Amino acid sequence: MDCSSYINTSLDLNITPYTVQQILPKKDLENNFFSLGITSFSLKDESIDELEEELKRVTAENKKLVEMLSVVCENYNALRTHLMEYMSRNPEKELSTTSKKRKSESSNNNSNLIGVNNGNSETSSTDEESCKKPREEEIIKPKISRACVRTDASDTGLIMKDGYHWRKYGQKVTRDNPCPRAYFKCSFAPSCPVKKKVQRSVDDQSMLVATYEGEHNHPQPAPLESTSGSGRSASLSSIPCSASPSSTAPKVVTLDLTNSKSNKDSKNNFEPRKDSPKVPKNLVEQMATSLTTDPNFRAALVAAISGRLMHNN
DNA sequence: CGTGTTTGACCGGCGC
DNA sequence: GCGCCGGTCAAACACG
Repeated sequence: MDCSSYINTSLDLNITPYTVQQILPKKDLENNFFSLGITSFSLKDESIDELEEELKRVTAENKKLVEMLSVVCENYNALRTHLMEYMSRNPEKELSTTSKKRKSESSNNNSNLIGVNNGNSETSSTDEESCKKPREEEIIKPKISRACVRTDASDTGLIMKDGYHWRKYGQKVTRDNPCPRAYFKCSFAPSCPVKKKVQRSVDDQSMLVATYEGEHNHPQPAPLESTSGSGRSASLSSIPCSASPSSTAPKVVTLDLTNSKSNKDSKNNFEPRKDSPKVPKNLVEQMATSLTTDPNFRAALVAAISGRLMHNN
């Protein structure tokens, strides 16, 4: 995540009646209200006050989130600087560790590590092809992506909800990590070739690292309560996240799930959209989508605009 | 009974 | 060629 190219995600909600009316004729404005899902609204003074208060609250929350994001960026940059220094000091050590990696692992490192998911794309190959024809796989590499999810430290499960339905087909303790690695296939297999590996981070046991291979060739199923029935799972579908727009560093999405209250509150209001490899533009789109599908945000926005219009009249 | 998980066995790639 | 290791299979098991 290169924060030098970090965009300002704050929302300018300080809409003046002039700008609104200049940009949009009144009829268009009303149509936009309808498109926001508001069919009618009363403009009573008390509700306006209430909604203005709500707007203030949302603005403050937005500001808070922006501050948190900037702190995360700063921490990331500091960490990255340290890593660069360390790597420049110990180049042979780095080489020796990577050379020990198996071929597939090293190819993973070279491949595009994109956001949480790949969504639907044209480069997917069938399961049979990817399994039985390794030479073709060399030509058409399955898209690899990685996602990190912070879970409760007491949570020992390896279930990571990401909107898709997975079937666990194996678990293994690997050499470099005492925590077992779980192997999942998309439940639409074999028609959908996507696989997922989930393992806890060596450094941070509360961090779940999921590696996705391939791309879903089907739309995302309806949100499920749990993929395993255990009830202890981490969800990727509707959580605030930070993404790394850097072109050099692996693009890994890190999510903090330890504070789950807000997730729960907004769970039904978000479309799970994590299939955006282009960051930050798509991140912004994702955030915008999340906001525009949030009824609370819509109400606050409509209230703010209507309130200003009333003041103007 | 259908579906999903667990877990030991097996397979194949890679390094020595 | 051998051993190590990650990935996968499949029978047994659990659960609703």
